[in-house]
Amino acid sequence: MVREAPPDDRGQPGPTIYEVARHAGVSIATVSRALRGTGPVAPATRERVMAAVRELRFTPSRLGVSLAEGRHAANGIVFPDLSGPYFAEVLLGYEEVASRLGRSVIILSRHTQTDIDRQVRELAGRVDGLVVFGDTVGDDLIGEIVGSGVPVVLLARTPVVGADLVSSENTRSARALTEHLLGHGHRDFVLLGAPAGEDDIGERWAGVTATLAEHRITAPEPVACELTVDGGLKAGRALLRSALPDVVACADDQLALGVLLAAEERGLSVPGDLAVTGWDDIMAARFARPALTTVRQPMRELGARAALALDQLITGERATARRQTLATELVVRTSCGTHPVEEQ
Amino acid sequence: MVREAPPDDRGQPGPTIYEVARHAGVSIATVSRALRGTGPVAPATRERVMAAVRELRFTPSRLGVSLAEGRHAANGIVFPDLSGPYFAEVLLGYEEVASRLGRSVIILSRHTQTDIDRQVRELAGRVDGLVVFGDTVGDDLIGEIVGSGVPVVLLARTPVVGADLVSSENTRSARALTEHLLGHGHRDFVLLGAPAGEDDIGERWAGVTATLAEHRITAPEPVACELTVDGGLKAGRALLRSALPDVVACADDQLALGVLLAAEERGLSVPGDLAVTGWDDIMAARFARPALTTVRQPMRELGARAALALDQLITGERATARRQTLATELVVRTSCGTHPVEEQ
DNA sequence: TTGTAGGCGTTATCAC
DNA sequence: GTGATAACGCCTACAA
Repeated sequence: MVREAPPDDRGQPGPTIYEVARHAGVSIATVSRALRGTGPVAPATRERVMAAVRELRFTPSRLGVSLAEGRHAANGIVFPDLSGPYFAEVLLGYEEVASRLGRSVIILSRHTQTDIDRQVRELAGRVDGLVVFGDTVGDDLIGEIVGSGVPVVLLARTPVVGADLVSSENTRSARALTEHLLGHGHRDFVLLGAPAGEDDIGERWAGVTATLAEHRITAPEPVACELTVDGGLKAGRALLRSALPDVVACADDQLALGVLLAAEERGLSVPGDLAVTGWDDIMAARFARPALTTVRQPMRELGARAALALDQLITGERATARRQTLATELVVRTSCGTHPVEEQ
Repeated sequence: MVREAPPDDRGQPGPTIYEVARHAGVSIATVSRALRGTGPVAPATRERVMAAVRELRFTPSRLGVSLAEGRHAANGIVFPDLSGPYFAEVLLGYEEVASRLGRSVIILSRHTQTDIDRQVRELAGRVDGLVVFGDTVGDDLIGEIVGSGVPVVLLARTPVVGADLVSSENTRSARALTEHLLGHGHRDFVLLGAPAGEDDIGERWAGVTATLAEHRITAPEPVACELTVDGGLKAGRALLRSALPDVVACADDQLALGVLLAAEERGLSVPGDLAVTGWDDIMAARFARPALTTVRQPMRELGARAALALDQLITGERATARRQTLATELVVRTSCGTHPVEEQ
């Protein structure tokens, strides 16, 4: 796995601070001071240094700087595989804030079940802090990383002591969604997409189940399936083969889109023959026909908050872990049922 | 911008190799050998070392390793701001391969026009190689980076000497798309989304223009607009206010989606009143109604190829820059016009 | 105002 | 088989 550098490669491509110093006829200490603005440097000297820097196109090696400063100026983020629009948006929100705070972002997507722990440990060793997104890393490893002194922010995941948590509200939105569906007269629910681990999908189903219970309806067990369009399509085919439910509530929009496809295949009308709902409000949800009723998550904001929280932990601005929950919003479109006003 | 580490932070959170050595009663050299499997270590010694490593939860500092090895084991990728599904997919394809090759991925999104050069230089100093995506970094800076010995792979961009190039085929697909639209009887084209710089959108319009010319039709100047759904919506509103064109060919799917929205606002039927086409084949293109006719780019494959090419350059497996073009595919759906078979 | 020297955490080359 | 020790590139007291 370790690749060799080409024979003539010295590792540091550009010039080093020593060459700049020699070029400017000063010591490396002076070069460093001139460049960072720390300590006094005579104007004339500074100018000579800057000239040498320009001429040599010198950029300090991040390795040297980090080693000396004792910080990486980089954060990591690990997120699930098969990452669709939802993860991408969160990632972008995260990167924007992190880079504004002067921190590079190292990403790690979980592809293999087996290797992820090693990769995450590796990653933890090259960053000042880590964001763990969803159900990617086990509690014990997270505890270990926190214990080793690397701040961790959890994103859309069950809490772990010592780590910050940023998530979006699930239960209340699930209740709102359920009430809305009940208002359409739907009684027979299918819950598609079982929580793989302990992530926040469980909270959604709990909210749905509780609300149904209040209406004396027993919610079914969630049906497990892969959280992709294809997963939804396959599950939808299986589901729609037998007696139709009133509504297929999906764990996310991609699933719902897949179910829409399955319904179309069978010549079923949505919402005429059955209702379908998603979660997240990804771009395709808005453009699908019927447009998906879903719950909007503040995706970029989730990422931004995580970056902010991590920064506080790293700088020591805040010492104790905190949990924050972002509001979500029920977005009623057409896939959930025909609305009274449009009924005749 | 530089944040201070908390007072008690030594930079390296975990234990160092010295503590492991002391713990195991050996020298650091032995610890290193035992850990990396380089050089001989007596079985008993190795076991003592491993025990100490486990007990102390030692992970070698990436900084130390990199400094000694003369490599970062990390690659960078810089991509445009406002990055939608297209960029996200490419990024994911890139990360997957890079991480399989044992390289971390550092991302940098271009938010500000002004600061990007400094950020890219910074980034170039902490990676073994760099991918530059689209129209984010100027030719001169790319040349400078290449000149400084950091391999660069360009993605969907005009070539630069010394840098690899991975892009997807534009001209031929543009011709195919145009021929198809002409086949529908469309003659009056609008080209929406002007190339911001010299990226590959220009190639697409060139293909369209050339094909139209062959049919003795003069193509209009491309209309500039922001490459987002919102940009398409606004441009679409302005466009559809006056006389309707036969077709609005858009530089990407997000734009086309926006135009669809604008048409809907004005009560216009697509493809009845006008045709609309996109480019990329993002998820929403498939689900939109009418479903978007577009050109599919192998997004994940683009990223994967870039990662592979960069690896070859870094390892020295290949010394000279190379250009590769990936095939695209015209995806005919319903937004381009009513098809003969469905006509009656 | 400037320079010297020690340290950051590894790896790898030598002797032993 | 094992242990000193010199890199690697930079920062920063401390001296001068």
